[in-house]
Amino acid sequence: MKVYENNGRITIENVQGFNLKNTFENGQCFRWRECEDGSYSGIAFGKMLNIKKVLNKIEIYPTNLKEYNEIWKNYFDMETDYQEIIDDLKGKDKYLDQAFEMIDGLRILKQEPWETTISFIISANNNIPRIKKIIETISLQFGEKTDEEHYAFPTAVEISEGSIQELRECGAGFRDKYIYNAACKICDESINLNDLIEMDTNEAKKILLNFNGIGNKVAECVLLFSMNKYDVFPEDTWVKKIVKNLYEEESKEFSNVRDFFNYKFGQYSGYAQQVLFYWARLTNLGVK
DNA sequence: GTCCAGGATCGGA
DNA sequence: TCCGATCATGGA
Repeated sequence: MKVYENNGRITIENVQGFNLKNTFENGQCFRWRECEDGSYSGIAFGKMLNIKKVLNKIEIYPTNLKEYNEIWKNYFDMETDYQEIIDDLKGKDKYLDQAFEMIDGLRILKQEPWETTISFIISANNNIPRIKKIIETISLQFGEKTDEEHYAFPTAVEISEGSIQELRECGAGFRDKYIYNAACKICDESINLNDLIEMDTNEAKKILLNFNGIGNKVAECVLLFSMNKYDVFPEDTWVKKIVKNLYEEESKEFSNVRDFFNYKFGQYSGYAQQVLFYWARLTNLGVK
């Protein structure tokens, strides 16, 4: 992998295992959009970024080498060898193997804990297009402008300076108070969610569960998508469908779904979950 | 009109 | 501990 800077643009050569569509549209993130040329634009860390793939070369702009090393290398998880993860998981399950045939190059982004927390609070009993719309509106309403047309996701302070009513007007619905309370809790108790990255899974999870509007599933999504915890297995409506339809017999002897999948997939069960989730949605449980 | 969406919370059994 | 109702909103 060779990285170089040219005219406000970073080029990374010999990138293996990075499929833009499978990475940005698998339901882990909500602020990336496909452009007409097949590249993706999104906003993270208060910056608008475009990422394009040509053969096995990745180009991102506007950025520079310093910023790449400080932010994007980690955000796109460029140091992780995904082939190693896939090799570990392959052969363990026929449905996952089937999913891998369709879904290559899916990377788990290392997103910002605060934005991820609010995003998945919003995800409760909601659908992905509307989650995206609500997050965009909240950013427009409360966030700082990053360029002519883009807005950063607001900080906890920025949201706490607003009101529940304003969040309701962003389309958040009954989750308005959860978002507002989370922002206030962060400010009042001087909590830095980035600290949870260094904790072990259960310790970090306990803290997340103290927020109103965060239950088991939302907590596990936050742990997986922003805190580098890969031993969790978020159990949403699709995962429940998967278990009910594909693993009913096999999972019977386990007391809960988590134990079953941890036993089945081991240390990378979080990655397996995300591939299965995306595959199940795309194929309607492998039917088509 | 009903049903569902990357669920969580609450009250009551 | 477990179960059902309820929570806004929009699209199918």
